[in-house]
Amino acid sequence: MPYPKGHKIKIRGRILDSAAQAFRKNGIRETSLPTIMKGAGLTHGGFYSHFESKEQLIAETCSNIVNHTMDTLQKLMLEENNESNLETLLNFYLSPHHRDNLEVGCIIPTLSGEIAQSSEEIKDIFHLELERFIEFISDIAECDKSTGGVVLSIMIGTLILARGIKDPESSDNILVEGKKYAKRVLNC
Amino acid sequence: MPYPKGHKIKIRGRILDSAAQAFRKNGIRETSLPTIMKGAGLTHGGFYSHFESKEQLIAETCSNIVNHTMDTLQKLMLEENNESNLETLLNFYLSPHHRDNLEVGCIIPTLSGEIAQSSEEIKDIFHLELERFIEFISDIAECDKSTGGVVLSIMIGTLILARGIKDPESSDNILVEGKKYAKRVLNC
DNA sequence: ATTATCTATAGATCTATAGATAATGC
DNA sequence: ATTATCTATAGATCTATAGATAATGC
Repeated sequence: MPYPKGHKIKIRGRILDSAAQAFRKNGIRETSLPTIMKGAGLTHGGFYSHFESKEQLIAETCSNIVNHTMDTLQKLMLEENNESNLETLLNFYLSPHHRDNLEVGCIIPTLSGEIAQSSEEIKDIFHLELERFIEFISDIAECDKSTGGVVLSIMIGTLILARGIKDPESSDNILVEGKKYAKRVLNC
Repeated sequence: MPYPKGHKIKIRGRILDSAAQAFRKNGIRETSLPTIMKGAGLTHGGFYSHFESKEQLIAETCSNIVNHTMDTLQKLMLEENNESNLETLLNFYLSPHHRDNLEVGCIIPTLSGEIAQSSEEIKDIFHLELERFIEFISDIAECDKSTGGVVLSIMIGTLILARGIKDPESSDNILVEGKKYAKRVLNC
């Protein structure tokens, strides 16, 4: 067996990570395969030995990003601190850091628009991930899925608005207000 | 003077309208100039006698869409009915019709992601339009801009979520819940 | 006669592929 | 010896431009 065991799967992961960053920063269609492969330290010719098409890469990347966001939140909630899980969730999602770093953040505010204009296959995958995310939030907030949806709506809308407002003080204030009303929805 | 007076400015408007629809439906970068010109009943060669570049068209189109959304709302509010202006706003924005027709709806849920990945010029224009829209809402809801921002956040997030959920009943429910909580923010 | 639109095309870039080359374990 | 990556390129499509053609008011 040439090349170390697991070499290929490791490279595949690097391509997925590169795509995940580039998609969120510059958009899915704007990001070319050569750019993605360069981000993984490769040339573009080898792409098709890892993926069938750009479409397949997009589908996998979308799921990965949602998983990664939920993993990050899980880890934060396991850390020793005096916050409730809900506060940890809101403090992470509606933080200046999340607002200012598109490339490592939640997929919904950055790519939902582009996904809504994509193929049915991609939309179906996004739909499932969205439902998983609502359930995840409902668990954390100890509420029904309907209320969890309202909380997520506030999270998404607040982040988009904060990203669109340039004045740092106003933008920070939007994040704080969003947090306040998300808690109010849950009566806490 | 060849061609009727005002002919060119009328054609220019048709190009802008065609772009506005295509951008919201398929994305800004995904929409080519030939497609836009075809939508206006023209061939692509004439584009540059109306606009300096695609960038300039994008900038103008973004402003136009926000203006058009506010015009539509103004007209709806002037109509004879028994709703408050706030109810008219929310009933329009969080309606199944708005959810299902990207190409004629608000620019924020459809294009804010792509705009955040665009040039500084486009981002600056979007920023100004966003502030105008917040002021517009604050006037309607008779609240301060900070609270108006929260209402807009809920509107944006709710629409995005409703568009991502395929089951019609669940999606409708998200719209209803969003409306309810937007009103609760304003204590009415 | 004058202006707007159309045809044709240059140069760049994209996805996808084919075949050559490089990198490893046996 | 075998597998992964690289080089090179085909075919399509994009923005932008140049020059020919069509459409109107005088």
